[in-house]
Amino acid sequence: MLYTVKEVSNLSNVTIKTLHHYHRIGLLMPREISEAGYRLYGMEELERLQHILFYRELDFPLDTIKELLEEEPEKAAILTQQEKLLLARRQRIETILLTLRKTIASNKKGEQMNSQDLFKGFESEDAWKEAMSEQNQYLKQAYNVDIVEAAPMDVQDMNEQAAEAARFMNEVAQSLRAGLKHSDEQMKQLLSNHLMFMNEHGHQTSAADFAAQTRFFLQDDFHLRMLEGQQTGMAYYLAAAAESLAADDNQ
Amino acid sequence: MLYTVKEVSNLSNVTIKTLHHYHRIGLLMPREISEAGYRLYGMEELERLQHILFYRELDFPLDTIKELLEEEPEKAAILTQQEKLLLARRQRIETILLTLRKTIASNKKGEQMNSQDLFKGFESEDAWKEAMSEQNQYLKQAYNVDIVEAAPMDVQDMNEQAAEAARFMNEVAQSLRAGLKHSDEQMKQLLSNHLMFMNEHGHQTSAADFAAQTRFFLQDDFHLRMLEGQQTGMAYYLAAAAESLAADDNQ
DNA sequence: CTAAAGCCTCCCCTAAGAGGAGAGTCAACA
DNA sequence: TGTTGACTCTCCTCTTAGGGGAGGCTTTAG
Repeated sequence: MLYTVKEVSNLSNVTIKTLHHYHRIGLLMPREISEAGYRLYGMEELERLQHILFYRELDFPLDTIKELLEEEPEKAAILTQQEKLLLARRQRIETILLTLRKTIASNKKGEQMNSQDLFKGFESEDAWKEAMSEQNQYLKQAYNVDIVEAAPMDVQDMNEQAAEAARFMNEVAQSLRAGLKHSDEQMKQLLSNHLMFMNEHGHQTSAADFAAQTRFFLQDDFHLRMLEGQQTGMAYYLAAAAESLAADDNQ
Repeated sequence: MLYTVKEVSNLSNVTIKTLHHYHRIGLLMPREISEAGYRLYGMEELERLQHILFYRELDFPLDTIKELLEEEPEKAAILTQQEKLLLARRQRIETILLTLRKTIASNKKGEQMNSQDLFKGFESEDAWKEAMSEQNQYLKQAYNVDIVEAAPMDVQDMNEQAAEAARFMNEVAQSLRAGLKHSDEQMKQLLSNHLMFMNEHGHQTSAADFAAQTRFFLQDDFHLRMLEGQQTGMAYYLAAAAESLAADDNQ
């Protein structure tokens, strides 16, 4: 089944002009050109168009989109990357919304907001992305974990400690999603194992130390964002679990 | 206090070029021009800039923004309008995210999605906004509820206390998603308000009591499930926040 | 066989800045 | 006091992602 420009346009809410444009710049080539010179698109092209639109939604320039699609022919990889980016965008909106509400509130009270808070959430997104990746650098160094990759995980080329940390984080996230209580025996087991591992690898850490550390994560932007980026609420869940373990340990 | 272009730029993450541009088209005039021709901005201009940025975030063309700000000098009205629009935008992202996940899933299974579903969520936003507002008209009429506010909640048939609780929970969830720290001033404010409300309605509750109560939620299946059902991680976040408030209160 | 609807190319236009040249200004330090 | 480095100004051209529309084929439906 082949689609004409009008049909594609109706399906995708993209104008015909845009299709022309994408053709001209080589971003989306028609499957076939009819005798009369009509552009005809197939399913594959529709899929590619979808990918393009995901990126466009995130305000990527078209030539960047082209490169991205070219250098990563794996559909699955593109999609999970886009999911991450969309989540980041949602986060941005969330933050802006918060600023807006704060503005409404202080406006109502007739107060002045300070000039910094007025613009929270508007940092340019690339700066954000960079901050995100810098942060990852830092964490990779500090923790030896690359968190961006947390989801599918390239286990084999991580070293043992990094792999353990990543697996640990993953399991914590999973437990939270599964609704496991923070004080559940299984969680305690999980934390204990992690502690044991750390102790065996040159990081002397008691349950109390670990609890303190996780409490610190709640205050620290880098760590908080990293944990919450993997799973919303995870930082708090982890802190609660660690505290519960430390309390047990104590008596 | 007056700010130079550089200072405004740093505060707001807007380039100097953009400030020049906004000056030229009369969207944001400097409060004052120095002898040497330097642009100087005051607090009022910063606020106006904030409003502009909210609209810009929503991809409004600059001349439209100008008109909007001109014809509605009431700050409060502008802000609540913008809140609605941002909520709509969040919804759009949510929908696109859903489409994306669906694509990932069917991709994994090696299935083809139908060509319609491929593009759900990409309808042009104005059409979207219109649809949204029509729908709202309808709902407002039929149900006497303005649905754009707070997704779940039939406010009118809840009593006051239930409504307060629901709103409170909603805001907590929102803050968690926004990455607000559990010990942030805003969170404390939120909890304090909630406590005040409870105290005014016959539930004597101190900050410490509340902390204990939220800690109990973590152990109790019913409450845990209810909270986690609304937003993963929320129970733990709330407990951390309550504890932080109680600690504050104590000293 | 004719009209309406669809398609093509080609050309010019626009919005929201970015980049950079050339020149004046400000603060701080020697 | 002079100088240097960071800021600022205006003016000009350039870019991106299309939109509008003219002029001219093609396809479909009656």
